[in-house]
Amino acid sequence: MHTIGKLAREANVTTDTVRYYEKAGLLAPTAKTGAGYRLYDEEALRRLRFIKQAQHSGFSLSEINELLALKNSDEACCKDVRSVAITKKLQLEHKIKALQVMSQALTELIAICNDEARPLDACPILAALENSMAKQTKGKRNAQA
Amino acid sequence: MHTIGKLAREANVTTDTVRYYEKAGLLAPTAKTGAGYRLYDEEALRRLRFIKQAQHSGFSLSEINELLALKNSDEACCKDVRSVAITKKLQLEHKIKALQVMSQALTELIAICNDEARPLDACPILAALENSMAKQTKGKRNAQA
DNA sequence: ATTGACTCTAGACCTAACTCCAAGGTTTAT
DNA sequence: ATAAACCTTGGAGTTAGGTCTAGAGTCAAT
Repeated sequence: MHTIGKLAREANVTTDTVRYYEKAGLLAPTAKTGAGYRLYDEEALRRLRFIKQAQHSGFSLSEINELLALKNSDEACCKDVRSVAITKKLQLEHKIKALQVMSQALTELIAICNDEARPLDACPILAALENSMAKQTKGKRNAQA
Repeated sequence: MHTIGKLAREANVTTDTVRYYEKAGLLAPTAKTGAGYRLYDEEALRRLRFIKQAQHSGFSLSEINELLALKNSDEACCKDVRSVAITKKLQLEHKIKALQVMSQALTELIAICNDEARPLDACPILAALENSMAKQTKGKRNAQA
């Protein structure tokens, strides 16, 4: 069993963050000592790392909560888990595509612009930037948030 | 020339957001009327759309500012623009990879879990979730923020 | 038995990116 | 010429995700 400090160190976060996650309902201590010290097992550490990982991939804490909640639910069945997974995957795909368009645009620009001495007004990157990006926005004109 | 309201409508944001971007140095009005009304041209609209697009792809406003700033700088030359572009591309690639790992994990899980009636404790998704994700974290144990 | 490292709670504070509000001035339509 | 729909500034409030502080209790080592 780890104390909060050890857990935090192993997951490379602060103890404040761990307590914050607890408040947010993401990570409860496995046990408490008589003095009220939080204690965590390996499962908690894995959970904490999962949270950080998911967060790093663009999930918000409440989305992460959704995923983790399923795990703790006794009523949920495979079907529920599966449909959340599908929803999340679609969101991911969408985001990935947006990033890829952006990345591809940059790739092209970097390739074009090789003349180190060329002055700014002759830089093809800037001219191309908006055009390249604009492609993606096409057909979304009336999309509502 | 558009007034702020028209500009905002066309880009699907609020007028408050446009003014906020102005404060943040991202989007200055093209002109002002005698009464102090902001006026924007098509270029401003494209810029605003670009901001939203980039933001949607995970760039923060200050990162977007960096990109846009180059455009307005007279000292910058192609070389500078190019190196910012390369930096941004690397950041993008990194983020894309993280999302792809996540997405791939979900794909596998969705495929595995087809039994609608299976109870939760037999759901292979939950068992696999952390393992799949854990792959990505390997070798990063001591990475500092 | 006391020092130093650790933990507790409660609550204030922080940044990013808005969002809302008040109190007024302007433009347009009838 | 007056009401509706717009615009202005300034500043307060909001949400997410922490981060920091104060004041006090606990634990390990000397």
